[in-house]
Amino acid sequence: MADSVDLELLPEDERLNRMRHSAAHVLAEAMVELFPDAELGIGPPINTGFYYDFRLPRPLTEEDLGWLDRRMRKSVKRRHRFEMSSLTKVEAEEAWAKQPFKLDLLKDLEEGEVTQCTHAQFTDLCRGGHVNHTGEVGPFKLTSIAGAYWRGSEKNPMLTRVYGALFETQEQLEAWDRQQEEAKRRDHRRIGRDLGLFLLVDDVGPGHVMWLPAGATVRRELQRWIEDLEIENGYEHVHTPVVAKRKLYERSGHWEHYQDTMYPLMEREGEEYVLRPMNCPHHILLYASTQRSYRELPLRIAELGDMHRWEKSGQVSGLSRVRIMTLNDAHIFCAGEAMVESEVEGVLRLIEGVFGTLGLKDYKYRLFFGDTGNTEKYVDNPPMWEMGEALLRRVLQRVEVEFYEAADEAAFYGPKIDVQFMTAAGREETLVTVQVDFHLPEQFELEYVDETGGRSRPVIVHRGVISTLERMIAILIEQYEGEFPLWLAPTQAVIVPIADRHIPYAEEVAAKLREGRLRVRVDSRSERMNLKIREARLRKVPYMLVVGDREIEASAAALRARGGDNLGAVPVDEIVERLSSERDSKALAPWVRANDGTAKGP
RNA sequence: GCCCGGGUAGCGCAACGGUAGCGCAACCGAUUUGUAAUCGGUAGGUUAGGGGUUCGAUUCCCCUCUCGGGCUCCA
Repeated sequence: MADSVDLELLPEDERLNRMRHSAAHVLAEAMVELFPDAELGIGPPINTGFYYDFRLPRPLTEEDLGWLDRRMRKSVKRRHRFEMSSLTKVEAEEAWAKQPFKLDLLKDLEEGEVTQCTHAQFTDLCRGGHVNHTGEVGPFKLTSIAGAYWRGSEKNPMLTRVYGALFETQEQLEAWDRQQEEAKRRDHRRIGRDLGLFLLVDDVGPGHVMWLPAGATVRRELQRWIEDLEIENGYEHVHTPVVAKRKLYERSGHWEHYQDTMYPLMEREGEEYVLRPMNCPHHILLYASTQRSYRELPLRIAELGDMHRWEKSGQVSGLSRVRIMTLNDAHIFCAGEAMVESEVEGVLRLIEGVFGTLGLKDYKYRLFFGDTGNTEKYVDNPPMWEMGEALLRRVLQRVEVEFYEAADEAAFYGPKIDVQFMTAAGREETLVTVQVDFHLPEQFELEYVDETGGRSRPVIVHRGVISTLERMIAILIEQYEGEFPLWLAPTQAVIVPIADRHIPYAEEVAAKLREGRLRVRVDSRSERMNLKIREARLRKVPYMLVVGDREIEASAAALRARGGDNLGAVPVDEIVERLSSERDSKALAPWVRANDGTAKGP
């Protein structure tokens, strides 16, 4: 008998991990009963439960999942003890001779002893971390079947992964279930269709977004706002073509590292052109078009530039992963390390301000550096990497944002800071990146005349603030659940005449609101007021203005806010004033929790 | 790109070897209404596309496209 562990005495995450990992063992036990020849991968705990990877003789079906679930519950009832045992590596290799993935794992283990765990009739190679017996695994639910590469590499075979959710209590499991449903309701693809924001049409192609008037309005408002902010922050806007010759990207190095992600070449009159996958080379050519002095630096060149990336078919999705996108891009040409540092700091502060205004909260910073040994993936220039990395870390600390670090994830030309965002579906997405680039200035032999009259090489800071309009809008839709703050709302007010005879007055009111640059619509259909209000609510229109005899009498409109508050009759002039000021303040709807106060809107 | 599962009217769904229905939306008509659904009528489909099996395919098989969940990758 193994020693018993008092689960109650363990820290919560340790206890949960043991429960989840143990459940994975129980799943494997069931699977081996269903498929005696199943080859076992690994079965770790994850933050909502567990999974186990198998190679199976046939695809798994939903019915199999039901069977596995029942079989697991049977095992749970029997309260089989988890017993650890150890054996030498040589013995293990013999024992697991028919399990290629386990052998693969063994290969990486130290010589000497390895451990395995047995419960019921099932034994798994395992380093441990279980509950005492199968009765303690906790409330779980098998959730999905997926494919996953062995050890996460697409060079390896693909295994069948079974996911399960597992929490300490049944209530937590149910709460998680409800959360999943909630996430589906918030999904930007669903809301985008319901609100008529954008369209993805087969004949236009996957990842090619068609913006309907409502969505185009959100885009335009974001665009105007960010461009104004950039002007305030000393950026200059340019506009460059979406096409360049192949040789431009050969020179930049993108061709070598990036060509699989580009749209195919276009050939005309003996020249090869491509749709640009990024804007940097264009901006660099603008920099290089004239002799630059240190007095001009930092030179901040910005453009909401359209880019084209042939994302692999399986990863195109809604607005969050598209093939043609508009990036809020800028390149800051800097003289010397100190300037790079202060510019990066300025960018981070701009990002914090913008995210604060938008009410974004589920994000964190991540510092990525390269692997200087991997010259295939990264530019070979160790001192550059070290300097950039240290610099970015200093800035993150100075701006006092939380961040974590990850190796081997940088851009090929330099280290970067990413802002990672959690989507409604619980997936992590990169929203923004800030990159320090010593490489492209070399490739393009960029120069400026320094204080001494000599020639120096600038450093480029690549940065985004609101990401691509596509991805940002996907996140905003989910964040607001389609209830955009007034300044972004496609239709800001609907005017509801009670009867047909009130339509002319409704039009007058609409005209006054439009004079105040408000986006309004008169619902002049021959329908009941109740229906019109219902539909305006479903379209998430922030304000409804009901007009009838009484309002005409008072030169007013009965104001109703999206939240449901009936604000009574308000003079039309006052309505214009009220809505305009709400719009100009970019106030968040009260139900969108603001950032924790550290990030004030710019 | 890879694994699995889908694709039936604008949306949500049904039928499953005998050439398709329902609800909502749309359109038309009546109604003129005081804060979340007025009533009636009409129209709408090469069942994603192509091929095969069959007397007959939306249904079974194959290919392509496409969507979803994952994996990998990324803004």
